[in-house]
Amino acid sequence: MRYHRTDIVEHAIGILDQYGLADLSMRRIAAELGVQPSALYHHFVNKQALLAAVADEILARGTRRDEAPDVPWDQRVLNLCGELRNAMLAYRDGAELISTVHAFGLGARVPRGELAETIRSAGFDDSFSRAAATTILHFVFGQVSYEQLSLQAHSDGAIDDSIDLPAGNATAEFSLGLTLIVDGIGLRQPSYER
Amino acid sequence: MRYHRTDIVEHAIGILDQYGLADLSMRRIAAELGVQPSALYHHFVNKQALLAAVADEILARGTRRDEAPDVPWDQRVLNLCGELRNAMLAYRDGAELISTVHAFGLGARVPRGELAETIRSAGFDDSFSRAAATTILHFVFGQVSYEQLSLQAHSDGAIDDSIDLPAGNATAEFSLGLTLIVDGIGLRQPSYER
DNA sequence: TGGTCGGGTGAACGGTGTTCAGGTTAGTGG
DNA sequence: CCACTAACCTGAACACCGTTCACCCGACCA
Repeated sequence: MRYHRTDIVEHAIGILDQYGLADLSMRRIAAELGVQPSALYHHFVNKQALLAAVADEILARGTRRDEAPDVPWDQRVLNLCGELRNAMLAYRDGAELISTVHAFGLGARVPRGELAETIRSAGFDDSFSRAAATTILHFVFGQVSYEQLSLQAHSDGAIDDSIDLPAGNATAEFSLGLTLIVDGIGLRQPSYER
Repeated sequence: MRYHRTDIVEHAIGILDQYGLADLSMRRIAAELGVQPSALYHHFVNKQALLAAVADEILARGTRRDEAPDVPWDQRVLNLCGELRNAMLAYRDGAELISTVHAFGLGARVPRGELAETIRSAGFDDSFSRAAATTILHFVFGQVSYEQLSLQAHSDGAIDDSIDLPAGNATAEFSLGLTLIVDGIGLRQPSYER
């Protein structure tokens, strides 16, 4: 059997979801495909490149492009981030994978541009909009990675669940934190009505 | 020569600062000390534990406990986070190290408690204060890790510096993002005067 | 003088990403 | 139908990694 990039990415996603990011090794992917590890390097220069492709595929599956932009800017930011969060939560270690890839400057499907553009459309200048989008993304990645980590630690029974875990509803806490930032942005808007 | 925990941590910090987190291996620390790798396991059960000790030492060197809390809550949050940022920036890959350790639930010196307490002191309830502190920390870790990464990529000459890097003043951008969150928190405060 | 204990040895186990020279197979043009 | 090219893959090796284990030594204390 001979494989293409897409086959490899698909298998990699399967391994990721079943065994986690730590077990997503080149050797394991190769073994799962019945192929030598070196074969993978004909499709990806790097493990990083492979991971980037996996991250992009996960985001592509979980987010829809061209979501109706005819809602208020703040609502649209909430929508974009909610979608991003859901996409990351859909696969084991998805958040850690996607934020790692993003930190390396690779994954192209993180909606940084859409966020910045949305904020800009509310009347903010370019540089502020980009900075605000960055702030939001850092929060989303951090929060969702942590959320997913606790989720898994909890399901592994590895953690004393009486302590440390916030009240429970992670979605609520995500949306609270995000709202704090969005409100802070809104405050900067001259024409913002409170 | 025989070593103690503190000697090992100190050498580890030296390696970290000179060669980066990726090259901070047990074998390398041992070699640098003229000792077998296995010797390190008499002082730390894990590499994780060693890293946690390193992270705590870096934070201990860069932050002062009992900073005057008699300033307005929002100013104090800014101070705490600024101190945290400086501590992380003081050593190569400091931000990545400290946020990794924190993600593993290990480093005890991250001022999570101080932040939550400060916010609580402004009249917010417990659960909100903890959530807000978490939001802030996720932002700080993400922002400073990114900042330090670009800084180093730039100094390695590895990156096309015409693109992607925001206007320049990372400190300003950090403080902008942080202010957005703090302002958002303030908005929730019934007696907040704008 | 004997015992314990903190610290260290040396070798091994089972992994990891990556490289390289060479082999095979699929598909296309003549 | 045949030849050729390009894509795909092999097998072995390189240089690392964290961790474990049985054993050893030297200082200190009773």
